[in-house]
Amino acid sequence: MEITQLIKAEMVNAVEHLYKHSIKENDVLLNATRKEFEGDYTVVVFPFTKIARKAPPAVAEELGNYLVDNVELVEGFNIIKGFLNLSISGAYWAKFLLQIAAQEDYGSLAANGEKVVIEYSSPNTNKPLHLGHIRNNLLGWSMSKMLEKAGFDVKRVQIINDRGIHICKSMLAWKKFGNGETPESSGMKGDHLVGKYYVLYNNEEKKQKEALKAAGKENEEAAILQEARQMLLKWEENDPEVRDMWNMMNGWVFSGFNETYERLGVSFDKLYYESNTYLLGKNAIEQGLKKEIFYKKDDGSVWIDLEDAKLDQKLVLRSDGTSVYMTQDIGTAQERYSDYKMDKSIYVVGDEQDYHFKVLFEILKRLGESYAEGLYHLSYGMVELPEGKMKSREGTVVDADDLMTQVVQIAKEESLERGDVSDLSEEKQQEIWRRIGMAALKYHMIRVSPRKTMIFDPKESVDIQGQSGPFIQYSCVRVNSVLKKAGEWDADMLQYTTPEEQEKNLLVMLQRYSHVVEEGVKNYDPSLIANYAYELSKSFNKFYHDINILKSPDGETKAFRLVLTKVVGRTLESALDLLGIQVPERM
RNA sequence: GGUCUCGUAGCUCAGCUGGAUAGAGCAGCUGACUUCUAAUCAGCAGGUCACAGGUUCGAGUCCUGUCGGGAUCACCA
Repeated sequence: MEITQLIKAEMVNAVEHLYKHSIKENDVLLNATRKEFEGDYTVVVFPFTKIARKAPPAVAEELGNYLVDNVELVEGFNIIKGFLNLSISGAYWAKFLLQIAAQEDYGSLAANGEKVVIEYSSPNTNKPLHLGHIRNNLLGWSMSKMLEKAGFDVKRVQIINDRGIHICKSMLAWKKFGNGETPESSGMKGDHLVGKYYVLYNNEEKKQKEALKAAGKENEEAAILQEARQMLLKWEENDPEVRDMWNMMNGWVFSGFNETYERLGVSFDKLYYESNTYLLGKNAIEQGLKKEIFYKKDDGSVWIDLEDAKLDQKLVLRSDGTSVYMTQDIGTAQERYSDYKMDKSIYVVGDEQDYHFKVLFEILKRLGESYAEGLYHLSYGMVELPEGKMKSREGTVVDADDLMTQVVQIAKEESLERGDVSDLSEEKQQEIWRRIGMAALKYHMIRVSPRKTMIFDPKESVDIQGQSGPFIQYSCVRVNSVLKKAGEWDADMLQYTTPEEQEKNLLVMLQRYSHVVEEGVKNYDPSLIANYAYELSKSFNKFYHDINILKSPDGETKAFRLVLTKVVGRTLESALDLLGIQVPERM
């Protein structure tokens, strides 16, 4: 049993024995003891003073005595006000370390038989991925890795918004101004090329609007916008010419996206295309009408009244019988369930759609969908720049590809300055720089709680000092370096029963790992892993600095420290893997 | 206007179901490389946890209100 669980269970016994009162394990608040006090774990005794009807120090004294007398691993205690600080025996720590060292996959939970589908990224096909998508992708990826670690069967999907007026705008501009330009002829990545025409379109529309305004016709629609609408109609009518162009340009975009995803290190099990799913959902509306969950207005439009759930009246089908966004999402949810029969379904989507998902989930619940209870919107805040919001009109949108190139470039420059890896082949160096740069970027983004709007300062994102991805990578590299130098050892680490503060700190931290994974999953929050990894890394760096592992006084001590080092390294790598970060060979 | 959400050090962020003197990093200042990699470590300085009430033995954390930022409330997606 784990140490914290064990102490909690014994606390239940202690309270039962001393005060004839039954409590639950969860009533026991157990923390790691703060640095400035002696001890390893601290029990907060205030909650038991009422039961015992005694002052806090007296209760702590009685509980402390009971634990020392009855629990082998509790070696001693001290009391400060209402806090009972317990000291754990050195022999137990050694046993604990040996035990987790034997678990290659320490922190993983057994398969729980539950299936979860996680949707993330979900881009439009009219422009390349930007900073906001990076946050989305990293959160989605990390969440999916955490779920796997926690024993879920995970399927990663994205829905690609490949149809609609925005695509037609890019297509139209390309047709008008492109002169047959292709990714090959221009040397541009496909998504960027299509994005270029989206910008051209917008410029043209703006120009036409201004001309109309100057002519006193500001209420008139720009001619190019009318053309785009016509193109959408043709698309819907399966016009061969429009469809061919659409297929071709989408193909460019997809291959561009794939390249970006690969660099980011994310992948998907299945892609849904809006062009296939946009007509879904109408059956559900029929069903809902029959069940009187929806109602029809005189003009033929269909609505749902959600006012009793503190939401509004929402349209689910237009008066002309066509779908709206909500209709589609109802349909895709059903399709997804028929594809996967999942227990949980997570949508990683920005917080501007909070309301939409509340409504969607409420509707699915009312439709009586069996999976409705397992739906979750992993909502995250917008990414802003130090100067404020990104605005495509002002050209301040940070492009995903550019950003990745930039962080790797900076990692390279820093590395060259240090010269630590200059003896390696060019190829190996490139890989090291890539890992370091990407670690800086990823860590910088994931460390912030998803819900919060975050300020992204490009200068800080390539920071490799202090709380950063490279900081943690560096610890791992040190671990590997020490282990390599140590070679084989056969001394009995269990003989080492007088761990130093720095060592106990690490053991307490290691003990927490599986709980952190659980909490991360429960709260849908990868930032918990990021912060944990940093703390563990920091504790290790201090240990490494203060204690020379290879020059330990005797074989047993050295064995203990090497095992500790190994387990810390393994745990750090595991945590980094949950964040999508790889450890470089050297740095 | 209704609803949701955020407000913690100069800046960027932590703070687990309420628990000890609110913590990190960056920026600033000061020390530590002949040592298992200094992309590191140690120290100094930096706070009315937006504000006001309330619940509690105890509130940054829970409740109410106020102020400030953001989002959203389309027969757009």
